[in-house]
Amino acid sequence: MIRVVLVEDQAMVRGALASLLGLEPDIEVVGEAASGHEALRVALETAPDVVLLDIEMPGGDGITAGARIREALPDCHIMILTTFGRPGYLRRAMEAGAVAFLVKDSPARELAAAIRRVRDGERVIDPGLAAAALSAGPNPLSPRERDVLAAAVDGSTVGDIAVNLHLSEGTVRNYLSSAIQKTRARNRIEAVQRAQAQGWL
Amino acid sequence: MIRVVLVEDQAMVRGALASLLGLEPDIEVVGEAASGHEALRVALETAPDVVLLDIEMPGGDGITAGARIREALPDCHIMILTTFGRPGYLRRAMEAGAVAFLVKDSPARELAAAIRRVRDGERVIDPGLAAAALSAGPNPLSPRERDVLAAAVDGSTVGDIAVNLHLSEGTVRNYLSSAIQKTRARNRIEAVQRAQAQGWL
DNA sequence: TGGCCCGTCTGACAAATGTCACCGCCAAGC
DNA sequence: GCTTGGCGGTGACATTTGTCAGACGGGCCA
Repeated sequence: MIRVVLVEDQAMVRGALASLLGLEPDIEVVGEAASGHEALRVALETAPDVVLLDIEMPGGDGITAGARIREALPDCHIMILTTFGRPGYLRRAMEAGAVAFLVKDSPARELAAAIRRVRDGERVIDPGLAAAALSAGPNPLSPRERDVLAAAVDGSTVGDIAVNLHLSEGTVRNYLSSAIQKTRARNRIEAVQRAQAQGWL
Repeated sequence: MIRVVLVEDQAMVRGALASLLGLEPDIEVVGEAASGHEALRVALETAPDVVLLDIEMPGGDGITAGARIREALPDCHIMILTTFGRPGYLRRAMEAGAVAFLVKDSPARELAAAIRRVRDGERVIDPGLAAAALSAGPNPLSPRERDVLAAAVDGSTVGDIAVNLHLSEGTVRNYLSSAIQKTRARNRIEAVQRAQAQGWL
């Protein structure tokens, strides 16, 4: 039996995935969690073979949760199952020690197959996504540019961002300007969207 | 047997929901679709008792698809199952003739229960969401304001929007300004976010 | 019929944003 | 040692964005 912990914030999707895996004779869902923090606790309690993690979740994202779990349980395999196949997500997931990266667009039967391949020591990554991640290159934003751009996602003005980050307004404008150029955007809105699409924030 | 058609763009979620409903002895999934257009075709082919529709999908959103299905098959019950419980979505879904509105945050076992209640002629709506939809009031944006704001979501400049909608730049700015005020936002970015959160676009 | 509200549309003006050139500081790398 | 690059900052400038006052027309209703 492959013992699996399921981490996904949407309860109905989590339950549905559990029933999907319940159909497999050699797979057993031994725990469920709805956030990154909860995931670590449940993983420590159950010591599963595999943890299947969503990325976007309130209360700790799946990638950092995966890294923590791997630290505590080195034999546990980390798999990512996410809506968005963003190159930056894939890169960060790999750096965090994940061995599989699946998107929810793929057919349902691939989930069990991927779990078995991971159990056998293989890595499972969508080839097209891997190519995109490699061709896109690493995150070109400097840490500070990333901070400023991340502070701009909710529509804050330059003044707000300057106060929050303890910077001068001119500096904020400079960082935004260079972030706009690095993302090849026309303005900060497009810059935010492109950076998010690449998984750079 | 309650005959159900499942409409959801993410194949893995769709398959998982199918297996979840497959556990129920009195429910049968007789068709699946990945887009609004496909949904209509499958519904006409199978003439189900219930169609379960996601909203955000590439290729025709679930609400308008639901309206079309209801036109063609008046006895078919339209249920909405969506990630985002946005007041505007609920309102539009009700106007389109839906009899249930579920969010994916709710527990998995509620899905089958809701389907049975719909079969029995009941309506199923999250009480908190219904209150939010009523208290939020109707969409305050005029059709043209909505158009312009929708054209601004991708970071287009005023000039681009003006060309696309055959307006003068001043007019576009004016619509954006009034949309900003109606959404109580500080700038167009916030206006877009608030309008989306309310389901006004 | 006249007045009134609402939505649509426009140009003018002020404020915010984006760009550029440039300064000093510090840490890492050759 | 020197260079390079990220970081924080300044000031000036052009462009874009947001606001305002106002024009026009269609319903609505007294």
